[in-house]
Amino acid sequence: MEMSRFPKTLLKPYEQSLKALLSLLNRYSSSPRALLQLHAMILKSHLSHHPFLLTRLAHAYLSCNSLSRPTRILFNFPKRAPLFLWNETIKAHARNGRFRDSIGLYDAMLAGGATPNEFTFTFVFPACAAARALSDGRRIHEHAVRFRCLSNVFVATAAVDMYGKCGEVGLARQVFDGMPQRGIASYNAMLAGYVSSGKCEEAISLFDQMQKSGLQYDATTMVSMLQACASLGALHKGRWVHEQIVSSQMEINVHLGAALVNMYARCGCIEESRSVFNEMPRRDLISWTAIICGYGMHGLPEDAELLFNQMVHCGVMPDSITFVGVLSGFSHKGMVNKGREYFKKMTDEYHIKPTLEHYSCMVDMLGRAGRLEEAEAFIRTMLVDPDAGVWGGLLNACKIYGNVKLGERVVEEILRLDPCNAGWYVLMSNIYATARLWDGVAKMRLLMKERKVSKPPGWSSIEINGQRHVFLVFDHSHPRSEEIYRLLKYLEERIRAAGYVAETKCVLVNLDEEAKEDMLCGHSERLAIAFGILSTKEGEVLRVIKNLRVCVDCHAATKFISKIVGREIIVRDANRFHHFRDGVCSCGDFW
DNA sequence: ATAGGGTTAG
Repeated sequence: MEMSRFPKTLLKPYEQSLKALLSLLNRYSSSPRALLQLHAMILKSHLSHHPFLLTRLAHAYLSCNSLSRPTRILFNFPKRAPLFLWNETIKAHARNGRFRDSIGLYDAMLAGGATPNEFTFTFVFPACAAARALSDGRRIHEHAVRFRCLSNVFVATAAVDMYGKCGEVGLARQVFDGMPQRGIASYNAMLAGYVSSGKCEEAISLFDQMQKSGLQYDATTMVSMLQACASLGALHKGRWVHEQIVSSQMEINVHLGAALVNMYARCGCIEESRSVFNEMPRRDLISWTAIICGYGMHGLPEDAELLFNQMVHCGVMPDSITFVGVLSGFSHKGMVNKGREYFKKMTDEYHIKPTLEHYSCMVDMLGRAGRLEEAEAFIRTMLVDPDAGVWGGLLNACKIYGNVKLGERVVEEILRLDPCNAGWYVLMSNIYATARLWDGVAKMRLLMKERKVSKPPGWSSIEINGQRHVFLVFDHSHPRSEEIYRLLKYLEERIRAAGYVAETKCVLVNLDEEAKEDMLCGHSERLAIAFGILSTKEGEVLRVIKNLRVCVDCHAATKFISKIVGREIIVRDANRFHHFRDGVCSCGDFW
């Protein structure tokens, strides 16, 4: 190799001219070993303080992701180091995951009296974004304004991205709106920000604006759009996005493929999700994980397991998230032995350290199978401290099996860890209410009042002709509200005649039975289902999205409704999918 | 003589 002859060449004195050293730097800039030798050579030569040569040397180190030597060169620079070198050092630290150091270098640069330029900000903002360093980001944003750099598209886009990643979509939007011009990347940064903070409707309307502005979209844009549709359960829009991707002849890369698989699965169409997966030109870990999680969500763990084995057979190694998909699938169907088998496989065979999510799945699985002591024992074996989510699985099991005593012990644990989440208070209330312990219900309600936590409003949505309709509990705001309640009343009579009995223990307050039954009828998913029946043709599938878990009574009622009206009703709740058809649910009443 | 934003997916 040429590399081995390198030291000899260097030793020749005539090579030590600036021109020769520069050309050597050029030639060996990607070989860290050669750089070290060149570095030693330069230090011994009469050019040891030559600014340009030092800059090139440091830059060569940086492009090999070597950080400490160039940083030393930077700090020991004869007189003031060039802005270029500061910028490149800031960039290299950010690229190598040293975000705090990157920000520190920026500050050191300012402290040394240098003036940052547009390049500086395009390197330091991503560091703030990755470190989720909002206060640094805000401070540096002010600098960008002061140094008149924010009018630059690159700088402003990086600032939008930074605010978006820090969860400050409002600030991101302010920067976005103040931009003199925007590129595709500017829109993409803003869209990703909206999607990651759950503001998916804003993302969709921004996309419409992007279309109007005449700007083309790219694959990144479409991935964000698909995520937005997945999260909203907006199947119609998701299909439209898919069509745009196809008709614009965009290549379905692994990112788009996984996003499509996920969108169809999360919109209730597991078969379409599967056909996208089957037709993908290339599959990676994330594509496999997407479809495995899809089957898990839909309560089809056997298919998930089959795919898991196919994936391994194809030489793709599963990761932590793949196992979350598999385990949650088993948990949804109460397949305790399989769950245990895969938990063991994960740790022993794949050496993946279980995370809180895996523990939650296992506790949930054991708990819902009625093995409450085992679930608690399992929590005690955990290598990490359980969080509220893990204990929550056990609390939920206490609700299902009416175990007030254990519930009280567990909720104490939970509220110590997560006192602001109203869900736990409600769940414990539910346990008390089921046992008709109204004092307990009152106690939980008082606690909530004292701590000023409020229950997140339950909502359900349904898409009709591409339009999303959202219903809250006892919602009367819909223009067809009257018809909806009339239909519900009618359905109520019909399902009663078919054998439905209201599960009034779902109602958390102490009322007489009739009042409780009325309360159940106003649950948001019933309103959405009724509206769906009113607004679609006979035989059409209804797809409902809910933010909370479906309650026992609505679950029972929906089974009857599916039979009476001859409709397939697919409900996505906070946890999983329920497919109601001809009086039965795919979950087999186990959820 | 040197340098740039959005990597988005499970």
